[in-house]
Amino acid sequence: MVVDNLSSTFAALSDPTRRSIVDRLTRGPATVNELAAPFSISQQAISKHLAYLANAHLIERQRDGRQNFCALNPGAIREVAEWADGYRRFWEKSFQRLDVLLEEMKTRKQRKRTKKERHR
Amino acid sequence: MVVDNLSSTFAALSDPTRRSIVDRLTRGPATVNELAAPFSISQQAISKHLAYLANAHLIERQRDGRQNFCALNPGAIREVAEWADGYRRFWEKSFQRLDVLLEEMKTRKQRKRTKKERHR
DNA sequence: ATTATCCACAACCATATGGTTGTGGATAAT
DNA sequence: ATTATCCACAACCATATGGTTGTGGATAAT
Repeated sequence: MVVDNLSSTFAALSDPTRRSIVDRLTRGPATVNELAAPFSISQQAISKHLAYLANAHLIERQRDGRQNFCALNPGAIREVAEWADGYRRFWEKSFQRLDVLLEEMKTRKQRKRTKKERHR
Repeated sequence: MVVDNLSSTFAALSDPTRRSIVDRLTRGPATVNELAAPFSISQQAISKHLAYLANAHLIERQRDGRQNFCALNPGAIREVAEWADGYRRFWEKSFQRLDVLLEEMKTRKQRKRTKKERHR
């Protein structure tokens, strides 16, 4: 089990079934059975997925009798958004940046070639 | 190996070593050795991490002689940002939404209790 | 020509993941 | 009181992950 906060969040989101569940929960809370209904896998498998989501704090659970309600915790997704947004400047205004970088690589190579003082 | 695009991206980002490498690459491209230097794990382990990152299109590689340069592909992170941003309205303007949802759950339970026509 | 360096491939290991079936405790319905 | 339903726990399995050591092909340095 991953302990790091962001790591467990990303891990939880790396499965399409779990992302689908997250998406379903944007339409309001649901019981385990309701969440399992659209899928062809077993209820137990869904319970496992929910455990991962809860572990990453992507959902909150509230038991009531036999039923176990799940609700989205958007705060966890917000953290993902904020992490990704930290890289915004790298995709903005330079869609061709990759080419630029490759050029930079070649420049570096040439620098290395002309540099004869390899005295480290 | 995961095939789904977003799934492999999230999986690649679920490891702190790989996120650290991604972060390093914001300061420009680097060789495998340079990327491996800050870590205490083996060069081979880093090569594996780089393979996952490349597989998820988070980095691009450019071989030159013995060296293998890696450069960040911000487009992949942008996709993550866009995915997360789709949930923006769920965390904006209602930090107490979770409480609201739990209330909603209880309401639903009561509705169920008063509903006597269980004729499905 | 010889030696050193960069890097990935292979084989291996322990643990995690994503699924299964079997089961049973609580609770709700009859 | 009996039966049905909701859900999770356990044990199991195949595969993926994150690491290791051993190695060797290319290339660069001497």
